Amino acid sequence: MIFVISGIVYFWYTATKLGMSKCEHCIVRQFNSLNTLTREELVRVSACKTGRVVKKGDIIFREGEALNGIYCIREGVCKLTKLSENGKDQVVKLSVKGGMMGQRSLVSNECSNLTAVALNDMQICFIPKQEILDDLQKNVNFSMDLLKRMAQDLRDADDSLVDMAQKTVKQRLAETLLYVKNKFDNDADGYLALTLSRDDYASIVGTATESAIRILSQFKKEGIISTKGKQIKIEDEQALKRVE
Amino acid sequence: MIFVISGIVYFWYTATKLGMSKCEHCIVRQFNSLNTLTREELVRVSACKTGRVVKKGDIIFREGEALNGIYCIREGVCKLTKLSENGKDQVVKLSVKGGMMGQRSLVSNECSNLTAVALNDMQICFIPKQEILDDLQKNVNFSMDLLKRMAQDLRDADDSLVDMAQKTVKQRLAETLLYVKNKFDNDADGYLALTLSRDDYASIVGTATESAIRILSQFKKEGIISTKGKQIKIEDEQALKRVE
DNA sequence: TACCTGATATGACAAATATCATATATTAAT
DNA sequence: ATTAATATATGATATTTGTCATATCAGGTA
Repeated sequence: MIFVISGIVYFWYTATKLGMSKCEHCIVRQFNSLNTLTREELVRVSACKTGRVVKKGDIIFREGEALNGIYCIREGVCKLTKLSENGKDQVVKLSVKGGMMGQRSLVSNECSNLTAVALNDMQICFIPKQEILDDLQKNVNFSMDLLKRMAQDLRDADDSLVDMAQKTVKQRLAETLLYVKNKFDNDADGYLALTLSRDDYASIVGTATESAIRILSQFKKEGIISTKGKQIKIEDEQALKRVE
Repeated sequence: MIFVISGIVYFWYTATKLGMSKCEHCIVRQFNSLNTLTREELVRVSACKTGRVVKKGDIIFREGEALNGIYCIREGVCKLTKLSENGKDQVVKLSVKGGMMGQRSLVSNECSNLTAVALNDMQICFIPKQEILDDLQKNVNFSMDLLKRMAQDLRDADDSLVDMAQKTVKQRLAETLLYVKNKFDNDADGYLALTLSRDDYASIVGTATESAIRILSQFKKEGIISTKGKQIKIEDEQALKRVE
């Protein structure tokens, strides 16, 4: 008898982990376009979506792959990268809890131009394209919200481009540290709550791993940051903002 | 009597130049989202739009300025730039005949994040926001088309970012020359049909003017291009593609 | 524990790029 | 046509960044 109960509990636990709980009750949707769906639309979407647990380092989808739907991030963080001709990956964006991925493939019907890799353990939901495309056509709120978010993404992309073109590696790295601080905050010990490898930092900034390490070392010497293994603590935020 | 006719002819000429000819009869709309409007919508839009002649070097709108509508380019080319903190302008995009500007401000209701400067003499039309916003809500084809184009712009932005982060100035300049060749073709003498200043090239590539000039000189020495004043002729396209 | 592997760290050097100075060519204005 | 203003060109040099080599460290595993 005890086993049966255990079995049920385990099933419920797995189901929850796999994102099979209902969209209507999921709080993360308030951060994305799904929030514009009506209750009926949401129930229908919920019925056809699938959940998935992704471990740190796992690839969610690859550049060039056909995405037959969109992903909604329930928990965790991932990086969206693009392979350059020189063989190095460039991080284009970080996607976090509440974020969606694959909207572009949804509207343009093309393969993904980016690869998504989990930076920590994640829970994501997948909504098949045919289910959501219909809503896009019929629910003006939904399409308008998507338009707004894409417009914002384009602004962000412009900003990134200008930074990449006009700022030094040191400035970009300082900005990245501030970005991580603002977006993910500190943990209980004051270290950045999102821990990235030096290699990830280099790939975000668009530089060689050694260069990123060197500059972090310099920041450390100057007392701007301190480190404990991979972890980084910002000691002097103002100094980071002043980096030239 | 002859003067009256002359007056009429002049009026017609001016009206045409100022873009007061009707959208329904304008061929450039087939290159942009306006093509998805119904005949009635188009007639209404046509009635409220205003035309404008812009001279080379003129500013169409500035970063931070409120755009109370969208622009449709009837003729000519302009650059969309963003001012970096270091005081240099970075070209984010070139917009050409048939292109539209200000869609982002349309959907997000924010000020422009870019400045538009004419690279040659232009004719542009301006459609007030309130007129077109309504169509965006009601015509699914229109909003879907806009979504598709924004998705494509985002892809392009990703590509630009990776190039900026991972390629050398020489590679980016070579790519820019190829881009201009493909997008604007050559003139009768074989020179690039779009003539840009060395400063513009530098601002597209994201480098110092001197560096752009130096690399163009090097290309010239190597026989990859030839020049006549500002004008550039690509002599060896394959070599440009091979630049490392 | 000892070992192995991958990440972090640093030095030495080479290559790429920016900056400053100055010269020359081109264009615009008078 | 002459001059002034601007754009193009090039040298000299400093700074930034990448590459390769090597050392050290941390976490996982037998």
